[in-house]
Amino acid sequence: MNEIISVYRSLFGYYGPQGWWPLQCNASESGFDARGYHPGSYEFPVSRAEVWEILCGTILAQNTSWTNAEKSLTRLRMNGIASPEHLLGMTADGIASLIRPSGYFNQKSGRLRAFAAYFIGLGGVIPDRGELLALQGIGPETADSMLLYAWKQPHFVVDSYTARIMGRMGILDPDFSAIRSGKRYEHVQKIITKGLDELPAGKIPVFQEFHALLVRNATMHCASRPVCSGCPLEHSCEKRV
DNA sequence: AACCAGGACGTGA
DNA sequence: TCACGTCATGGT
Repeated sequence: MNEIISVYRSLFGYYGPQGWWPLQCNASESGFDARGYHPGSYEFPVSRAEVWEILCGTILAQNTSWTNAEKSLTRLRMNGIASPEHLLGMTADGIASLIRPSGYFNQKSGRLRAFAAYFIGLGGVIPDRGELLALQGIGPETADSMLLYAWKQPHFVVDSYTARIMGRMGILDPDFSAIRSGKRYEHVQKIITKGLDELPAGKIPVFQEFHALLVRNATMHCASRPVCSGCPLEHSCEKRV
């Protein structure tokens, strides 16, 4: 058992399944968490609306707390313009006024509207990574989030939390400020993907859970100011801070 | 009152 | 390639 898998097992054993990506359009149905999580269920998204909600969420959540991204999603839904077709019918300014809570609303509104047109044009076909990266406002993390959680493709999502946790543990280069620059993102992604490859289970659920678990642990313990006491990774961590 | 949050992009060196 | 500034709201 390699180090990557060891981290995964520790986190999963401690926190359990996270139920990503949360879908608020299902939040009120039985069997779902009040905020749209569905721990232990990996069949989602099923409908086109669910796929679109995730895609929308990945853009809105960029460098923003999920609670703020959720507020924008709710406002879009409550105003009946959550679908890509409805968004296309709006002006960028009209969209911007509704997605204010998730920040960068002037950037995100235009990019979201353009992405709605792109999504409609796809006609249900799953795009490849390079195609997504060519779009305005979609970088490596957002592209991989879309592919992994909306389209169930085996792309591991690397984020600043991943780099922070692995960096402090001594598994990765602790320089996590430049994870997205150059080829470092793909480098880290490759290391983790290769590590998880030894697992017997299917890739998709593991990729989905691992990223969600890293976010969870970064929130509860491995924050910018770490709270190492009680951290499920405490015993195997070098605690480089 | 700074600091951080489920980033991406443009710019100058 | 890189380091840095910009975009912006909301919670602690």
